[in-house]
Order: sequence, then structure tokens, then C-alpha cells
Amino acid sequence: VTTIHDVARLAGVSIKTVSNALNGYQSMKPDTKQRVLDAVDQLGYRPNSTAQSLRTGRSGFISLIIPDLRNPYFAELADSVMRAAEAKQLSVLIQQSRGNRDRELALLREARTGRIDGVLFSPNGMGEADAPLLEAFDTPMVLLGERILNGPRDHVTMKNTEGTKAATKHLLSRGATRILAFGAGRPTGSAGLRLAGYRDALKEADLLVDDSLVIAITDWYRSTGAAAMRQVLEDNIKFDGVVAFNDSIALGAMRILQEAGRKIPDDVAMIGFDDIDETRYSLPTLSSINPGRDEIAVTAVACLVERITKPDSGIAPRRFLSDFELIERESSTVPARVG
Amino acid sequence: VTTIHDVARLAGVSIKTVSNALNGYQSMKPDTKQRVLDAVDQLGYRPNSTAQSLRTGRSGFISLIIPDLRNPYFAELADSVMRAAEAKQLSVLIQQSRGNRDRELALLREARTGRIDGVLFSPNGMGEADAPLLEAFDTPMVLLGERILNGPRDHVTMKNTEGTKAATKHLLSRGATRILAFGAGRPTGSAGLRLAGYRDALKEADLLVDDSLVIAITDWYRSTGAAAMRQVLEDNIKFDGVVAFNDSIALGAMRILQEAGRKIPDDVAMIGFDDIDETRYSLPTLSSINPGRDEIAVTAVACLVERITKPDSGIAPRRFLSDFELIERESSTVPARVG
DNA sequence: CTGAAAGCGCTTACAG
DNA sequence: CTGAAAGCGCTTACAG
Repeated sequence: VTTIHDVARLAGVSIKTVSNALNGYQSMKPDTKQRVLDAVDQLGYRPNSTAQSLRTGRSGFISLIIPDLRNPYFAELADSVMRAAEAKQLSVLIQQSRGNRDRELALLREARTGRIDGVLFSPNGMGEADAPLLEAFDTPMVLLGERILNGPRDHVTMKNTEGTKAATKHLLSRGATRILAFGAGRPTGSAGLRLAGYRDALKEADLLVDDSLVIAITDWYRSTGAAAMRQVLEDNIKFDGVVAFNDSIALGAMRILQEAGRKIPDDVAMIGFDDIDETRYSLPTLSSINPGRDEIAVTAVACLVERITKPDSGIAPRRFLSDFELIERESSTVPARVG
Repeated sequence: VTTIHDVARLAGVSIKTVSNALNGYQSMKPDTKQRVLDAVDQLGYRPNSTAQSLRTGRSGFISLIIPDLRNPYFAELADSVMRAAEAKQLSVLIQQSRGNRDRELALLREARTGRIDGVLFSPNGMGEADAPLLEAFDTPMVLLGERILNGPRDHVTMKNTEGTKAATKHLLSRGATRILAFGAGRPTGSAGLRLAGYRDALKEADLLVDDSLVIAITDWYRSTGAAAMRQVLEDNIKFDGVVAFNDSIALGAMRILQEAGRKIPDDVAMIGFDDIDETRYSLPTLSSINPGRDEIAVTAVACLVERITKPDSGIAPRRFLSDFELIERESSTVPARVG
């Protein structure tokens, strides 16, 4: 392999001059610089980034710890984060915790071995009670998601409550009167926050919450959404709108409704949450709340970069909420477009 | 930060002894070792992996270059690769080429800066014609996918032809007589190979290929599958089976069929290809060809590790084909299970 | 504007 | 069984 010494020798300068020419520090005599650059080209020299890393203390890597890449939401988040990081010349190391608390802790510990400049952490196994543990990790860190809301770290998340509130109002404005809150479950985390938004919207419209319309679903997959909707139909619950707390359960429910002969949006108007790619491909396409994934990614990366570059700025943990956007698609359009 | 020198000082030994104790080389006096380990614990010392990397010439990172993480097939491949790599103590750096040839070349070049031990490359922008270019990269590399079949590198892929052949025979054995080859397109790559399998199966059954049953779809998404199926219905083509060349187009087509009142599998039996997670959640669940993604991942990683550890073994490029498995689900079951 | 030298934190022949 | 020292390939004060 060719090193900086080979280049220096060929160009007839010291290695310092090679380094300067490549990194653009200081002003140099133009022809010296050119000679170096020519030598670099001729040898096909590429600086060894491990050595740069050891010397500068920066690797240019950040890690993104998420539960599972097979979950479309996280795959898309990862994509957004990679784009945001690229703009800052950072590479992203995706790590899957599989929702396992021990793995999360192990990954956090691993981040301290110097090959990673900072961590974007979306906890899943760890919860609010573990917040104090995070202080033990001196790695720059930004938290994502709703599992740890009051940790000792910067936190970037979305407007869960405002999002479902807007979704609910949207269906109300389309004439729906009996709307399912589809996906309630644990009182904490996203589910609780999103249910609160549903309640807020009804309250503002001077409507009472009918508890039989609040449908519990703990894990939010296509299959659990389908199963829950099957049960709703069996229980003969009357409804003309569905605010689903994520897109997957909405898509699962949609198929069941259609098989039962209910037209969407004519008989039942639907809206999901997350705005995953699939919502653009389903039939009908699914209205959804875009929680601002790109903004979350950009903000989180910017925050992390700040923590990395100013490790002891003494700035207290900050909270950021991205703006959401209601995306209207066929599933809640009146009158219904023909597919 | 604490370094190996701090540990050595506290334990009253040289840094070499600390290194030995941690890496388990050679036999050591047990109590010396214990003293070192105690010091490590007490200081919370973790070796700096960048320094290790510079010294040993290994980073423990491999990169996986894929077109797009938002494509479920690649998200799942990435997951499989990460598992396989973890078993070999390697971390995976996922890089998205977005199907762009220039980006692919840039990522390949970047891999030569020393922070990456080897590359798992699934070309998309680059094609067969670019195969010679790959020789310019001295990085250990294993090719995935069907874009470059005869490159100068190890290649791990799946039994495309055999898979669709089995799928087609499966539907024939279920009584289907007019089966769509759903997703033909470019003659090269997966589409061509999979169409060949369809033809093989018909030939073995002494059936002629009816060209009106060969449906062209260039890009394989849910939406393009839906559109193609709409067209098929409009054209009034008679059929009672669908061999889809991937799962996404099958899922898109499925919805259109159901909206048109066709029962699956009673009126139309269906099978896809890839066995993505979604096939387990759709209604009906979708039969599919599992192309052996885990085996591909394990083989590719093993191959790459061999190339990394024996860079000049002089072994010629090798080809591996994973075994496939036909997964029967509701969409091709006779008689139909009730969902 | 450029060179000689130190040092980032490790591992590993080389001695003893 | 362990220590002193070299060196992986860079960047960056320190001189000149």
C-alpha cells in the first residue's frame, strides 16, 4: 500500500507538505501543491482513515441503534438518518437492538471504544426507569422515540398527540361521527400520546369519547391490525371512521374491511400514522400523518454533531419536536376517487 | 480517557502484559493476569479499537452496498447479513447506492481507505459490462445478485430459474392450467432467469407457453403489480394462476383481484418470490419462494472472511447458489383455508 | 512557506 | 513469563 511517505518522496517534499496539500490548510506555493497532487494521482494514494482517526480522535462514524430494520418505519428512519449524516460527511453504522435491553446496553458500551463519534439511540428495551443509566455513557448521544422522554440527553421526537388530533379532526370534517381509536394499548409511549390526541379532538368538537370505539392493540403489525378489525366487525361495533395509530395496523384493517364489503372511504374513512412508503401503494392509498421523519433525522444529526464538536459546552439536554403533516390520500377523500 | 498505560501503571506491569492479559495470548502467571484484570475493571478501561485497527490492519468492519434500504427485500437481506457478520465478530456498514453507478464506484473507492476490511456488493447501476472494472479494486469483495454474473470476484446468489420452475409446477399440481408469468421484463438479470424457470416447468408438463400469459413489468413494486393486473383484467385474459416474480408485485395484484371479486386461491392460485415478511401478514397469506436469504448471507460473509484473511491465496473466483424453499401459504392452498 | 519530530494508543517481534 | 522499544500512518505544534 502507498503511504504519505511514498507521496512525499515522489514529490520531493516532506510528509507535512503532503498532508497540507491534501487537507487544504494554510496557503501553499501553488506549484508545490501541484507537484504533490500529481504525485498523489500518479500513485493512486488515498490517506489511511484509520490513522487519521487515531490522530484526530474522530472517526466520522455515528451509530444508529434501532430495534429492527425489518420494521418499515425504522428502515425509513435509517434512510433519512443516512441522508442527513451524509450531508455532514458522516457515515452511519446501523445497529439492531432487537428490542432487547441487554443488547442496547452492550451497544452503548461498545460505542465507547473510540471507533464511533456519537450515538443516535432509539430505545425499545430500555424505558423511562433506565434514564439515569444513560448518564454513565460519556459518548455523545441523542435520544429518539417515546420510550425515554425525560432522559439526561438531547431528545428529538414527533408531535404524537397533535398528529392524531389532526387526523381525528380530519375525519370529523369529512363527516365521520363514530371514529375508532385504533391501536390504543400501553398508557405510556406513542400509544398513550396518540390516544390523547384522539380524545382532544373529540373534546374540541364537543363529542364524548365512546369507550367501545377505543380498540386496544399492543404490537402494531399488519396482522394484529387485521385481527383487531375482525373482532370489531364480529362485535358489531358501528363506526364510519378509523384513526389508526400506525400505518401497518391500518393496512391490515383495510383489507379486512374490504373483504367484508365496506367501501373505503365511502363507508369507512381511514387515516394512519407514520406515512410509510406502503401507504402510497395500497388500494386505496392510505391517508396518514407524516411525522417529519426527515426533519427528525436532520435535527438529531445536527444535535449530535454539536455534542461531538463541543463535548463540554455544558448545555443542558434539549428537546425537539418535529412538525407533522397530514397527507390526504384516497382512504379519506370525499368524494372517493376511482382507483 | 484511560489508556493501556494507566492500566499498566495501576497493575504494576508493562503495557505488553496488559495487552497479553486482555487478548489471551500465551500463558501467564495467573495472579499477574488477575492483577491486570482487576485494574481494568477498576478503571473501566476499554481498548481503543482505532489504535488496534491501525496496528493490526483490520477494522472488523465490512460494508454492504445495496441499492435501497426501503426495499423490503434489501432490508431483510441487510438484517440477514448483520446476523451472519455478528457471528464472525464483524460489524456491517450499510451503504445505499440508490442504484446509481457513479455512487457505486465512489463507494467501492472509499472502501480502500483502510477502515473497511471487505465489501459485500450488490450491483444495480453497474452491469455485466462493468465487470472488468471490479478488478481495479484491491479490496476483498463478494458479489451478490444477478447484475454481474461473470465478474472477477466471488459471487453468491440464488436459484432463480429453479425457484420459479418449482413455483410453476406447484400451481400446476394444484390444478391451475393457465398461469401468468407475472413480471417478465429485461431479458437479463432476475427477470430473465425467472421467466426461464416458468418456461421449463411448462415444457416438462408438455404445455406450450401462451405468450399472452407472459406479463411484462419492469420495476417490481406493489403499485406496478397492481397496474399490470388491472390491465390483465381489462384485456380479459383468462387465467387461474399467477407466478409472480417477486412478492411486491404479487401483493399489488392480489388486492386488484380481490376487488374484482376473484377469490384467492379458489379462483386464482398465487405464488410470489422472495418470501418477504409481508407475505405472512397479507390476506390471504402469500405463498412464496424463499430464496435462502440467510444462507446467502452466511455464505457471502464466510467467503468474504476467507478473502480477507487470505488475500493472496490465488483461489479463482467462486460461485455459490443457495438452496430455495417453496413456502406454501393460503394463496395456493387447496382447499382454501378460512382466513 | 516548509521540514524534522513528537505522539495518537495499541500489538508484537526481540531480548532476557 | 515479562519488559523495553519499534512502528502502524497519519496530523500538528514547534522551528526556521
